[in-house]
Amino acid sequence: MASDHTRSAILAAAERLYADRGFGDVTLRDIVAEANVNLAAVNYHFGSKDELIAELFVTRSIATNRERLRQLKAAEEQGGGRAPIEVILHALVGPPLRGCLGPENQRSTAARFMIRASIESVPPIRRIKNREIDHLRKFVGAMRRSLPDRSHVDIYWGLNFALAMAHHTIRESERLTKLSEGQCDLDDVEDVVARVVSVATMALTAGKVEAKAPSRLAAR
Amino acid sequence: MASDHTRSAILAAAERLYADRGFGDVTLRDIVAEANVNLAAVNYHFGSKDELIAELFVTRSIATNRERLRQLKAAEEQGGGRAPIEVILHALVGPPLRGCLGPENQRSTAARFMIRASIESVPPIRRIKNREIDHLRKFVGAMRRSLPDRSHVDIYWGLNFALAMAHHTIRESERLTKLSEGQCDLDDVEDVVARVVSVATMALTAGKVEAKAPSRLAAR
DNA sequence: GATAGTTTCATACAAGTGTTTTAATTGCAA
DNA sequence: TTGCAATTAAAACACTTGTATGAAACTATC
Repeated sequence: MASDHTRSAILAAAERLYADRGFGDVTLRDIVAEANVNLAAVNYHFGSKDELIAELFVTRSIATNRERLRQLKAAEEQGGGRAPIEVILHALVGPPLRGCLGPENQRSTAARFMIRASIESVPPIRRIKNREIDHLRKFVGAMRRSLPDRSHVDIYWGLNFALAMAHHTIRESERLTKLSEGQCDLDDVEDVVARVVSVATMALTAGKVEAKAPSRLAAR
Repeated sequence: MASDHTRSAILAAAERLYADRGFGDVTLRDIVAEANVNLAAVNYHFGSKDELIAELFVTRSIATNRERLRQLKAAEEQGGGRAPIEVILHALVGPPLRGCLGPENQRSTAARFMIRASIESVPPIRRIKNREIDHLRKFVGAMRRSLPDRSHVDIYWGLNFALAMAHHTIRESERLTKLSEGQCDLDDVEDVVARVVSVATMALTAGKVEAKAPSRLAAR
């Protein structure tokens, strides 16, 4: 039992520092200074620096995934076991986008931390992301039920592209803002979500991709 | 003048090691051992470790961008100053995809290096990527000429999504293969390119996105 | 073949890292 | 209070890192 106070002080300080300065240049000494605890406390409570980072990331990513599944389940129940593809995609990309974007000055520490995590990709986090496949399979299942005529391969590609657009937009939001000179409003999260869902839906429902027929545009 | 041999031996060794083991756990000592040169040679020839990494990345990324622009220019000239959007997108995403994907066992060191660079994102490389905006503006220009009726914002989003799909597919190719249990053939690069171009084209040409009309799917 | 400029080498440096150790302290139960 | 476990604390440990130094070896020019 005991205080537990030290433990959460470390978590909070670490999240804040990582969010602000990235994983690259935040040391354990920075963290314990910010948290006003002793250096050894990190290893005592978490075992190692990597496990501390992992715990931070897991906590946030579990929250996102839980919300995703909640929305997915609700949608499928409402549709009698089969949800519209837009709604499925919405459940897939909405939570992470909502968790990371939005007006910069009102972004939570957690949000900024997750943005960092998606930009920098440090080993303990990569390891966790690799275990996310089971979670994605649930969406594959729902998408198959929603689009029974679509080939499995097309489904996988559609899922891949949906995640691509969401994650890339999070990770490169700054660049898109700069490129568009502020014309793309990344603070309007629901608009971003709608755009991603709309394109991903098209990708999944448009007339069959010209299969493997070697595109006449091919290279050269 | 002089030999120049040491310099290129370092470049080659570094590229190989970074490609194989990532930036995280390759030290200068690993590199000089692999290259059979003295430790001090790196600082002598490149100034610092970061500048070595930067030179590696710049070399490869200039090659990609040059090829992109070559294709873009050719397409616009052929079309009298206005190229079809598919061809523009093809010039945008084709070179990086071709440079990174393809049968794993015949991937060049350069290709594997670029994959690493897109996965790990180390400071010197991030700095270079941030200067890529001018390059992208050339594509924005071509896209505007190709789709004069499309709003600038839609163009930016289309470009963003095209890059998103290409880069994410490179970066997460392993995961997609695993998720699809090998059914998505990432070795067939031209098929991948065609898929990305096809979806990006739809994103840019489909009936106007329901603007900012708050989607009825909006979360809650 | 001496000389000036370049390149290589062995080695030292200085700083920073996560982790361990060992002892002191605290908090709680008997 | 006493005893015992959980927690905190200070310090040192053990390494690794990139970089700097200064002498040696080489190379080409005159």
